[in-house]
Amino acid sequence: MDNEVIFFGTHENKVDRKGRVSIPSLFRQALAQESFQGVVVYPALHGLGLEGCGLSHFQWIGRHLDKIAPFSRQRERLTAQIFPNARPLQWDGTGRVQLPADLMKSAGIEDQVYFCGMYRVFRVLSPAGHEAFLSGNKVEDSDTLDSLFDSIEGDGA
Amino acid sequence: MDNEVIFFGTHENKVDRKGRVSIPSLFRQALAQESFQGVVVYPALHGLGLEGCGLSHFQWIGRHLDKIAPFSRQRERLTAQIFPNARPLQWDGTGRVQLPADLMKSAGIEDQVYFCGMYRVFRVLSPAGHEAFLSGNKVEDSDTLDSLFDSIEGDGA
DNA sequence: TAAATCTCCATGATATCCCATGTTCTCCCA
DNA sequence: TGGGAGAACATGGGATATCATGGAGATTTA
Repeated sequence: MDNEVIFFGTHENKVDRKGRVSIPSLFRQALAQESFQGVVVYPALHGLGLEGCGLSHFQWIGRHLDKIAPFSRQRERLTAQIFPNARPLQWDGTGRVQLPADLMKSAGIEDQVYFCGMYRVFRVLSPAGHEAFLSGNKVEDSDTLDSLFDSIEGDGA
Repeated sequence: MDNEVIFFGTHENKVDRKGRVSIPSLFRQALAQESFQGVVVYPALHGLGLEGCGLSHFQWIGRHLDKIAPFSRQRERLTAQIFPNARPLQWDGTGRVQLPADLMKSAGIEDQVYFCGMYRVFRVLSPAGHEAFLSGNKVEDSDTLDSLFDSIEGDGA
């Protein structure tokens, strides 16, 4: 699979007074072969800023929900966590999207954002959120780091 | 499947004195390729406001009922919960539907509604209902959130 | 005939498109 | 290796289209 979507790097961009932001060119390239030329953005579940991904990855999340009984309370709660605050944002000819005001507010974003590539998704953070994100995920001692990496299974083959 | 119907976001709209509401443009776009240009609306099963979806998803709900024995009490009760109060509402040239008075009354809707995208369906709520919806689905600690997600099976691949 | 419904048009707010600019990066050739 | 031309990118602003909403008039229903 060589056309797999992966987000790399950290990119600092400006939000103009209309609420527009350029999606980093690298991210757009990663999403080039998606049918929907844009990103899906939603408040990050672990509480810092926004998270974004391509539509197909978002649909993959949805297919997990499809495994839950249609009218169950559990399904409703999970769905309510994500969808009412998620928005598909199509970029324009210059690669910009319009950030919805409510999402900007919930993430404390004003005129500057950091895009952090996070494999299949990316974070959209205010400068303060970016700081907190970095320190919150910092691993102090190398033993903890080792145990984190040990939790990943090998290929087995 | 890239043209799958998914409802995103929360949209606040007004109900005019004739009982007309604009279906949010995003929702209409999601339903663009459906043969019936409108929505099916019925009282939400978990008791808050109304729920709506495209006709094809409503038919999919019906197919779930088909799995239940034809003359069973269970089938009758479930069917009675949904169909007698469900209405297909076709939108007009400006994207508005007429909300039936009885449905409005049952949901406590007067002159303002919130449309909450909920993946394959959406909620239609009064301001008070929206508040209750938010607090009722709020997940306080991230451990609970994790356990909700953990209950979904992974891909296995 | 009265009430309800539908169709059509007008309007303000908002989002989208389009073009212009400066900066950075890349590439090519001396 | 260095420098210059050209492309790609992020960004700004004005023009244009879209959307939600209100109301008038026509059509239907009871």
